[in-house]
Order: sequence, then C-alpha cells, then structure tokens
Amino acid sequence: MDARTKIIVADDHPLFREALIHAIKGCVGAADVVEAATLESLQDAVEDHVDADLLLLDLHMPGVTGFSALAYIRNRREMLPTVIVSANDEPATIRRAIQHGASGFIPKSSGMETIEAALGAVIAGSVWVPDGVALEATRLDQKEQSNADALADLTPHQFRVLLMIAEGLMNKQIAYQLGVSEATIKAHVTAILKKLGVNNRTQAVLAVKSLDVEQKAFNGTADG
Amino acid sequence: MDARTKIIVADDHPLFREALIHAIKGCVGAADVVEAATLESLQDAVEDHVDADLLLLDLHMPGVTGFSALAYIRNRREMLPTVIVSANDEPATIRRAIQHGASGFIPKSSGMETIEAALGAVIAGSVWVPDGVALEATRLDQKEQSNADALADLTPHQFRVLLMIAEGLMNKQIAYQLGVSEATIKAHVTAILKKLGVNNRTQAVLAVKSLDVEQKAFNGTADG
DNA sequence: CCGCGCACTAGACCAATGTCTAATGCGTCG
DNA sequence: CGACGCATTAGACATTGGTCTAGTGCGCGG
Repeated sequence: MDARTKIIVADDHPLFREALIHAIKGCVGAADVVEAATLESLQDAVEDHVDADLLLLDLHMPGVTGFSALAYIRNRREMLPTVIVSANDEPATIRRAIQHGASGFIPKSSGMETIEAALGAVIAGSVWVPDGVALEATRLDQKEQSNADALADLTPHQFRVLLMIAEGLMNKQIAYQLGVSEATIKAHVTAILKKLGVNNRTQAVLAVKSLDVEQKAFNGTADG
Repeated sequence: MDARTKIIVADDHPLFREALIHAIKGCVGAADVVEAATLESLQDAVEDHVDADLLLLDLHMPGVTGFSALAYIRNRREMLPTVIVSANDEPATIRRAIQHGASGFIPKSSGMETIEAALGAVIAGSVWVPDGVALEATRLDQKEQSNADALADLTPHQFRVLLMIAEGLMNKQIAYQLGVSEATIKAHVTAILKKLGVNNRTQAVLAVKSLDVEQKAFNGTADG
C-alpha cells in the first residue's frame, strides 16, 4: 500500500513549479507530483488525489490571491499538510499563513537547501517557518477569521463563482466561462451571499479581499 | 502675512491626534492646528485651509483606508506636504507612500523625538522616512498607479460616494447618508465608473482596494 | 432498494444598478 | 455683463443583480 510520497504543486509559474519539484526530489527522492497552474486544476487535484501527502500552494495564482484558497482547501482536506510559497516574506504574512492552518511557509527568495529543509520538516509532521520568524501567540482579525470560515464552507462551484465575482466579472460572463446558464450563476450567487452573511456581491468581494495579502510590487530599479 | 504654521491633523483616534499635536508644538512652537477625524472633515479642512503648511494623515480612518485619500488630496493640493502616519511600518508600505507623493512617513510606534524630527524635516522641505528604510528606485505597480491617477481626478462628492461604495453600501443607503436622492447617487456612480474606466461598482471597489495597505492585525498575546 | 439531503441546474419575478437626458447653480474668461 | 464649462441634482428607462420556486442527479443511511 505505502505508495510513494504524493505531492501537489500549485503555482502558475512553470519555471518555479519545476524548481519546487526539483527540491522535492532532492528531499524525498522519487515522488508522485501533481501539478496545478490554475484554481480549477488545483481543485481537481485536491479532489482526485485524496491520498496526497503534501500541498505546495502559491499565494498568488491567477484568480486566487491571498489566503482564500488555503482556507477553502483546509476545510476539505483537514489532514493535508500545506506549505505556502510566496514572494512575500513579511513576518506578519507568515504568521497569518500559519494561523490559517498552513504547516509551513517558504519565501520564493529561499535557496534550494532551505526549501528542501522546509519540505522535509513539514513531511515529518512539524511546522516550518523561515529562520528568525517568531510565531507569537497572535490571533487573526475577527472578521478575517469568520470570513475564512465562511469561505471554507462553500462548495467547489460556489468558490469558483465567488472568486470570479471578486475579479469584477458580471454574472453573464461567469455563466459563459463556466458553460452554464446565467440563472444558475444567480442561484450560486444567492447561496454564496447567504453563506457569507452579506447582502450583495460588493460585500462578498470585500469578504474575499479581507484574506488578501499585499502583493510585493517588486520591479526594482527602472532598467539599467 | 506670514501667519503661524498651520497644520491639519487627520486621525480618527483622539488620543493619538493629541500626541501628534503635542509633537507639533514641541517642534514648531505655536501652530494653528486643524483636526479631522473623518473623511468629510478632512475634505472640508483641506478645502477651507488652502494656506495649510502640512498635513498629517493616518492611513487607516473610518471609510478611507490605504493611499486613496493621499492620492486624492495630492491632486487637489499639489503643494501641501503630507506626512503619512500609520501603525504599519513595513519598508514596502513606506516606499509606496513616498511614491504616492507623501513627504514623510511616521510609524505610530515612533518615540516623541523621532516624530518631532520627522515633522521638522518635512516642514523644512525635505522627505523623511524612518532610519534604515532605503528609498530605492522602485516603481508603483502600473494598475495601482493608474488607479491612483483616476481616483485623484474625482470630485469631492464623487470621491466620497466611491468610498461608500467600497464599504459595500447600496445606492439608497449612500443617498440617505448624504441627504440627496438616489437618482443623484446613480449619476455620481456613472461618472465615477467612467473616470475609473470600469463597467460596474464591483470593479470600482477593486480599483480602490488596489491602493489598500494590509492592516496590521496587532492584538498580541491573548491577555496576560 | 427506497427515501432523504444536498449540490447543481434553471425560469419567472422583483429589486438594485447604471444610462440617458436635462435642469439648476456657480465660477471663469472674454 | 454674458457665454461657457462643470459639478450637482434628478426623472425615465434599460440592464444587471438577487430571490423564490422547482426539477434533476448523486451519495448515504435505513
């Protein structure tokens, strides 16, 4: 039974996915790797591979930013250890990730040995954060916490619809992209609003955004 | 003509306003101080006191979060030096503030001498940031920049309406709070959407949020 | 095997949102 | 002063959003 370690790698950047996979091999040897570059494929991967041992999750994928995906997946696979991978390396962000249930946090600036050490530690069952980050006994903001709980309770379709709403799409566009009727989307929207405890889509967007992380605007000096 | 230094202090926390005013006195001696605790009073203060020499602006006031207020005011009073005051003290946030045209940045954790030094430097015409923060030649994210430009172009009423939209209020509620008819709000909304280059209120909210700053969720250890 | 709950689908209907047209008032420039 | 631009106001109308009701398919416990 005891198959090889199975790891899901969710990151929209192919090169970085490859680097992560390389680190995985260096850490656990042979491993089953499932790659996901979009929210949809991530959802599929999580549903299809219930036996996965680890999830590496980028904080910034197209259509999913911040901790919403983490909250959602944590609720469906409580036992799936998840490591957040992000260009953002602020202690506050790292702490929030752990408080949202992540088992580890790897800044994208990390070297290969660091990444391997982190993966090893998390697979072994412990929580890993970069050196020098203290996991003080802070609590999440109350609204952020309750919004995370509510988001986690959404069904897969509802979650996708909500994220599309949070991109500013109209119901009609969402319906077209998902290949269903607009009436269906409206029904989903109503269910989402009820679960989030809000009255309209704007407030739903605010709930999603409360889980967002300030993105590193990182383009450095204006060319050479 | 040369009246006393006139300073506008915008912060919703009375105690902190008082501390800031104290620092002002210690720095420039007697000064005309105009206090603002809400967005509306801030707008009024800026319009009524065209001769103000300095604006101290909290990053987190009820109804206005992040750099939207800074962008808006910078566009109306290009020559009014503005110092951002915030609990957030991350270098990235400080850099963003300066790139949005702030003349200084004072973390709320600063000591009194630091605050006085900062105010003195800015009044003297230079830019002040906390020790150890390098103002590298970074550029703002393109969308953040263009959204800031668009926000700055709104009229006072339009700006207030937009921020109320960004709180999730319905047109009807906004109309009631501002004491005008709902039709008026709708007209404002249309003008806002046009200026922001978007199609609906949800996208307008996203534009505002692109100027937001991650708020420090700072409640520390769960009581003693 | 059957019934039950739930996710998903959808149409009809009502409420909120957004557009178009237009009137008023105010400051500026000629 | 008078013409013009612009912010503000508002009503009529079109579009989008959200609720209600209801049918279908699927998994789970009796």
